Amino acid sequence: MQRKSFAHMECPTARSLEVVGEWWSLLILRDAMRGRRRFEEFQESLGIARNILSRRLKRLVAAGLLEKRLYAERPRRHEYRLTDKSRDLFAVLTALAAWGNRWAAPAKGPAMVLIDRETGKPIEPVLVDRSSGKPLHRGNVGLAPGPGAGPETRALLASLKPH
Amino acid sequence: MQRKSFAHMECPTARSLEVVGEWWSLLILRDAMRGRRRFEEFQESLGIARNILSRRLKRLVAAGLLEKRLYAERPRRHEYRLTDKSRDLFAVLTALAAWGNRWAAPAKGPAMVLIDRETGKPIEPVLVDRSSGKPLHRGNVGLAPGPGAGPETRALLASLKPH
DNA sequence: ATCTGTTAGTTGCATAATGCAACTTACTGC
DNA sequence: GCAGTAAGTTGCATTATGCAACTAACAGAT
Repeated sequence: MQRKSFAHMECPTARSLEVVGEWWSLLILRDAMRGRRRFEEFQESLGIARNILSRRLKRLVAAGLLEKRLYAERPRRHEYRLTDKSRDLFAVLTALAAWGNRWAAPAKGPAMVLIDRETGKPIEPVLVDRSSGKPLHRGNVGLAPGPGAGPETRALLASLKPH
Repeated sequence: MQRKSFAHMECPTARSLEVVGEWWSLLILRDAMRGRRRFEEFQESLGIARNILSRRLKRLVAAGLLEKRLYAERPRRHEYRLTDKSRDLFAVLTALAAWGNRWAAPAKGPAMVLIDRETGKPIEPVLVDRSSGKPLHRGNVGLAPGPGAGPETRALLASLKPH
């Protein structure tokens, strides 16, 4: 049987994971964020099997997360570049890295730390609301039905009790 | 062959994905964030196969992301609760949901929108540095070797040119 | 005491998904 | 003509995932 798809779900988290939730996909995008572009670069850097890399790149291109472009005519050479859509995943990847450093670092401590490029000082990413600047946490963020909410989603959201 | 593990990698993103990057894992945690606790609740809500749910819950418990506890002696009933470690994934899940609404929403628009619980108004999550409040983006965030950096990581970080 | 229902799984079997290594194609440079 | 590089593809083996049916342990009704 095929792996179950999340595409039909209305939840935005599920819909995101449908595209970037496969094994390797986010790591490929992380590599792309670090400036990697070519097939062989990704392959060496990740140690991913070539056929899987090939498949993932195709999916990511199809999903609009990478753009495949020819950068040399003879010999034909391709590269994969970030799009606005994938660049916008920066917050997700950074939050994930920060979490990893807090909770999944090796015994000796984190191998890489996030720093401010200008000051060189370590940074601590926090999620806030853009307009109010309020830090977001489980207690103050809620979910409401949006324009595309079906009856099922409405029922779900209505049933969610505050924790 | 076994699926390749990310556990030996030093990159914090890879180490995070090792724990939460499997198919379904983040959705289970999202459900837990919404207050779900019991096996049957997760199963119904997600439509996940029961054997897979069983395996995922075990892994998440082993990784310290869920705590299994007995909440009724006769009949014996268990529940799975968030831990500090998994509660701290809130920023990741919220950033992912926000991204999904921006880039992967259904044609009619997002089915669920994030709101401020107190004001009821929609929120727009942004990642900032805690102390400076500066918004973080690809241009101003860098990586530096941390205390646990091996020679390979040092070499990698040294080779990263600014984009 | 038996029947029905609930909760939390486990087991068996079929079909994807992943990994590895070797092969291919299209070039360049020596 | 031969080695080398970039970007894949193919074949085959092993996992992972999905589905449905089954189990265990109990509760409440008949």
